[in-house]
Amino acid sequence: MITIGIVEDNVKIRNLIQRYLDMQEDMSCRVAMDSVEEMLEYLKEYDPPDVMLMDIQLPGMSGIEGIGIIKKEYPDIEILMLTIYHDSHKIFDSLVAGASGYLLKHTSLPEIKEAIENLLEGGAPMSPQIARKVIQHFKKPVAEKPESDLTAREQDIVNGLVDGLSYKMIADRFDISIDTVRAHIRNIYRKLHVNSKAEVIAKSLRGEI
Amino acid sequence: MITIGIVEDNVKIRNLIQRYLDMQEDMSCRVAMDSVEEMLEYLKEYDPPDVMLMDIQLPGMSGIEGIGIIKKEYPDIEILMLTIYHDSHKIFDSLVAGASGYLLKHTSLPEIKEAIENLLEGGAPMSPQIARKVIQHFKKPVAEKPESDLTAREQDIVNGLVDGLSYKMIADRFDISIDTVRAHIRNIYRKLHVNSKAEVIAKSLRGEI
DNA sequence: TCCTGCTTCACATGAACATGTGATTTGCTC
DNA sequence: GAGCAAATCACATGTTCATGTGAAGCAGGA
Repeated sequence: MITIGIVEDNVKIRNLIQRYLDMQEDMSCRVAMDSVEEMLEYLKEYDPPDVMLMDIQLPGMSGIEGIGIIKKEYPDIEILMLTIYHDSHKIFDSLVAGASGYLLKHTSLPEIKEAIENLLEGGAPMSPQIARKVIQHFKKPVAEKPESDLTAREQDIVNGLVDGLSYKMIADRFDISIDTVRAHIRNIYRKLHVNSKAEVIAKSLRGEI
Repeated sequence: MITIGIVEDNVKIRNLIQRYLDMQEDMSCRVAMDSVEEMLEYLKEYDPPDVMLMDIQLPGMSGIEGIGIIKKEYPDIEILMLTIYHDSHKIFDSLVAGASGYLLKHTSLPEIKEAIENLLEGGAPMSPQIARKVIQHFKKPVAEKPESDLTAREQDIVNGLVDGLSYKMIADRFDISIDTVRAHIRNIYRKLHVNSKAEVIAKSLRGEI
């Protein structure tokens, strides 16, 4: 038997989902609150459910804040977001906070049921638009290719600087003279249009090299 | 009519999938190659398909290398990985290279069909285990909270360093003496256990402050 | 109240860095 | 083979940085 909790402030939606899920043979949905605060009160008294359906826009604490608190206290609860928000920021924040799935509210009741089962089988149910946005987060780095024309040797030197090495240490690492290091650095500064070690390190770590 | 291409070196699997998909009313799967190289040859001559099913382990170029080349030449092709590999590295590399979905090979034929439709509707079909691993990538950053106890002023100084400012410029920015800047930096070094400006910048940009 | 930590400033020394000029060797291109 | 970029090294000068020592005002906690 899968036990389910709901945090959702829209009474209609909440009741609809609760009734539907509780009606299922292998599911029990006894607790449905309209705020994270109330749910936390409930959890102090009773056994935690297996799965928690969570809205984002809620009275008091937001659902995203709620995820962190609930996961910290009850790490075994699988949290499934159920919300109208599909902007990357909220999706990302939810997943970072510890949500294991993210559905949009237009999801049908049987699909929600399926998502809950999927969740407990180790999956991460997401509405297709959400999945696409999650994947786009991975793609971003690809587009950014400033491609500064540093030579391999110059890149070596930059790596040395990023590692916090002094010119002398870099010279030793690559077995060249400190003056050569200086020469390379001069060329690096010219190519990157900077004029201090600090800027080179910053540029490099920001992925601009 | 959805046109589909397949790159898969296992003849049995390739034929099975090709036949099944080509049998569908709204799908056409005419091209199935066993290497990326052959598929690239094909694409030079004929119209690109809407969707490309792609294996990873292939003769010659790997499927992951193939994604990048195909997406660069034919950005409109939606690439759906179909492979036995479920390690985070391969999943991540595939998505970064431009794949829009990732299925494991035990996926049933009807599920593959559904995934292709989902893909063209803007979704990002993933096997549940894959979705979970993708989401775990987002969760990682949560655990890392070093929380060094830098004071607000010290953080200001660090930000100045990250911006590539000299001590004098930092002093001017905050309207304090350069000696005060030095004093703060001394304390910052002590707290962060480093001993050069470069290391502070690196730590800061790595999110370790 | 005393102590601690934060912020502020000062002086001093040696090391590291930025910049300029100049030079040699190697390898690639036209 | 002349020209050019890259990589190597050298010398010189002035600036910036790391580090130590010392000190004063101020706020908050023991």
